[in-house]
Amino acid sequence: MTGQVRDAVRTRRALLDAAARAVVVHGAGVSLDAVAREAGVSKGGLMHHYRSKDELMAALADDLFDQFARAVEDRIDPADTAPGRRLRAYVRATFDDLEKTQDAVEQTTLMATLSAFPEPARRAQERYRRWNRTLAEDGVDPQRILVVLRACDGASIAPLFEGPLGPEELAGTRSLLLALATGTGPLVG
Amino acid sequence: MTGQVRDAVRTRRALLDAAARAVVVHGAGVSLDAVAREAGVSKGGLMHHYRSKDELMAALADDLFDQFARAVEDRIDPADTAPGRRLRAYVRATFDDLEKTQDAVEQTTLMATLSAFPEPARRAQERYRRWNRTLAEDGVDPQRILVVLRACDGASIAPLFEGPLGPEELAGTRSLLLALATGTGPLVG
DNA sequence: CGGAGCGTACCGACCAGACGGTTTGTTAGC
DNA sequence: GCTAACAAACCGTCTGGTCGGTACGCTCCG
Repeated sequence: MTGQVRDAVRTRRALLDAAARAVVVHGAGVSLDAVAREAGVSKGGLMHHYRSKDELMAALADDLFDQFARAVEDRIDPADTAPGRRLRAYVRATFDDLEKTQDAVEQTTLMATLSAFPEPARRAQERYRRWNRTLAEDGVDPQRILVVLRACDGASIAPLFEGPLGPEELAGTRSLLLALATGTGPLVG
Repeated sequence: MTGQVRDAVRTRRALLDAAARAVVVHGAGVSLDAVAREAGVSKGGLMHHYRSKDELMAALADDLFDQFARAVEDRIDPADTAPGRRLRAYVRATFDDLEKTQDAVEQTTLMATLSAFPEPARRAQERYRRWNRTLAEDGVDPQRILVVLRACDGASIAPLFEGPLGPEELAGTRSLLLALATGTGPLVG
């Protein structure tokens, strides 16, 4: 049944979505009350599903990472068998996110804020290391990977400091990074 | 006199340093008490110099930006007259900071945390826009500037998510970015 | 079929402590 | 002696977390 009054899965989903919105608005100082209210749940209900604020934030972080990982997998071109196909998918996923102008700033704010909590920060490290390993097994020159990854990260946080990026700037950087992610040899001067 | 008991300049310096340390340890939730204690000053003393938490954080952010700006200026090679000399100085300043391993993670944590406060966030935007303008007047292809800047930003926040970066990785990325910052033409595939 | 029993989902009042900021008081230096 | 630099006690508010209780929905037995 979909119309159930009690539905743990649905409630948890609502709580995560509400938490995301509330964190963007109120910053790291969000109150659990605010999150619960935003989700249309009592604070007791929230505490039933997430036993502490840290646990809620950790769950939120995991959710975001999962979404991004799925986005990358979705963007692997099946016709593309050349080395670096996963790295290129990573670039596409990054910039597709950035092009949803509204979301971009919020997403970034969200991640930056989350990194202020201990458990989310730890999980972020774990995920990043995993990406490093995964992408390294893709046949591209390590230097290229590094630059492309750093530039992706930089582009991701840029909205936080500079506001939304212009579409032409995004498109330019995107194609440039895709090009960098395509060659196999080292790139020098 | 240097041995004065009352010295506003010295006290403010101590407060900013203490705030930096305290923010790194306690995150965005630092209490003013903690900062004051760390600085060896009473809370009243703190409030005398900075009338609110936001004001303290803004001052801290300004301090960091000023330091970085000075670091860039210091690293402009006087013998280097080719286009992009300031961009290369920017790269050097970024990676010199990153190589002080201890500081790197803390510095990044600090910036990320600060960006959670309204006033510091606004000032960060202002500074970044200024850098964009300044570096654009340096004769390098805009695309190159963008990639190099993004990669610098990315490298700066990487420690936050991945822990300290290895020296060989840093050296590699650094020289690669310096190379990218040297050519004047557009770089394609 | 039905209703008793039970576990999970959820509610809402409550508390202890902490925090930002104010106020009032004290002392150093010009 | 007057002002700026501090100190210290204080206050109202808010927050994370707890707890006792309620309502829903399933299951299993008769």
